[in-house]
Amino acid sequence: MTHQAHRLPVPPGRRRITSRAELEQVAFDLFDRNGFEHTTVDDIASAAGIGRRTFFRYFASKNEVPWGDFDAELARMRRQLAATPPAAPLMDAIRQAIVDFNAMPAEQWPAHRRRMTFILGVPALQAHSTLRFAAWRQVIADFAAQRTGQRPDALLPRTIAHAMLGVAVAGYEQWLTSPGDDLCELLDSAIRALGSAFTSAGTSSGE
Amino acid sequence: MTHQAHRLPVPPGRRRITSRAELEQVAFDLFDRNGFEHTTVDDIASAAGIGRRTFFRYFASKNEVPWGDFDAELARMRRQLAATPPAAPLMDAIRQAIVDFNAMPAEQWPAHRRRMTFILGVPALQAHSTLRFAAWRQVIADFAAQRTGQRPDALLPRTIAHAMLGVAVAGYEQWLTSPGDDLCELLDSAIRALGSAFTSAGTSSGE
DNA sequence: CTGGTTTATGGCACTGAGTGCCAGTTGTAG
DNA sequence: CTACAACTGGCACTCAGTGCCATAAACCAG
Repeated sequence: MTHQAHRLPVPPGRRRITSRAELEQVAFDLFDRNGFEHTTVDDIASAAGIGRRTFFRYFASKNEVPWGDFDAELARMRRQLAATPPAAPLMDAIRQAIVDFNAMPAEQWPAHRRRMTFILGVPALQAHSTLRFAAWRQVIADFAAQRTGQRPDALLPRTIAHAMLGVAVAGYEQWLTSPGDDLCELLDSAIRALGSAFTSAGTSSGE
Repeated sequence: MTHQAHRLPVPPGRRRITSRAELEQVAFDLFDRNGFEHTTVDDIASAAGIGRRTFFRYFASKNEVPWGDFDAELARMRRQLAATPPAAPLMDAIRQAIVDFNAMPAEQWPAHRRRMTFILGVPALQAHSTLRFAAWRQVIADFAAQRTGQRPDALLPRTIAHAMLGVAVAGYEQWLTSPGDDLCELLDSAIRALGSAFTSAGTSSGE
């Protein structure tokens, strides 16, 4: 008669022994200490007290570790774009969504910085990021397609998505090397600067 | 008395048994037949009649095979940018350089298309391309830096480089899926369309 | 021709990521 | 207790990439 708290189906089968977040913590500690490349999956599994084989049931690859729940983040960005007033100019809407998407409480900055330092700094992860960023681009492309009445795989939506990803990465790279700067301001000014570069004459500064 | 043709230093030591270009041919045939991922380095080495170990003296990794002499190509793009009249607006100069850089005789199109289909289509190569494209971006960033009087790692040059790479890749993706289109026209209109997207109002088409 | 030097070759053994298979474990429901 | 479902992790395997090193093929000087 334990009155089974409603909305807790309690699935059958053995419980998971750990979580992605927990493994990420263990792994990040090792990455910080020994570097990403000199940390083997065996090291992570041992430190977490699980089998090597089990690690690959939590992460499809070692490269996936720093990505957290990226899919959920993308869903958030998609919602932000969907909530954009239809009257706003396309690029303004995208810029605002990107800036909002990367806003977060100040106490999360160090952890986020560490995560992105790995993703954009370690060559193996930098390479792998391309595959993850494809989903990011798809979010932008879908929005641009809907706004321009084209298919998401048409040239314009695809181009805007690729370009905006590039600008965002540029902003992040700048953020990672300048501890004082605000990420959102960097992203905002990077996008605006690109727009200015297209209209301003030759040697003018974009800032 | 063979009159040793001048300008042929004749280096000492054993001659190379093959060349990158020759290995590339052998490898591409296997890739076409079995797919990139199902072709092992052993397969390539055997087909080329060399040892597996020797393969890695010609290519640092299997992922490098489709890239040909990319460094030489980049040097060419750098020269094209350097030869740009200083009066030309920055983005016009970059656009023109990118278009010129990707121009080639029609008989080279099929081979180039095949090469790029691998690089941008196979996930492992797509990921690896990020590392190669960093050098491409550096060429653009250096030019943008010189034109705007900023350092190459400043926000604006970096942003322009990242964005232009994105646009170029978008143009290539479009080209690979539409056999009839002209690559240079796609690249040109992609860059122009991005510029228009920044200035035109909301839902306007960029075409 | 011979020995010394230089460079390329490729075999061997090793690390490390990722995978298929499968027996064993831990939970549920009846 | 039985049936079932899901997670665990060991074992063996493939494949990319690397260090080491003996050998082969070129050159040059004597």
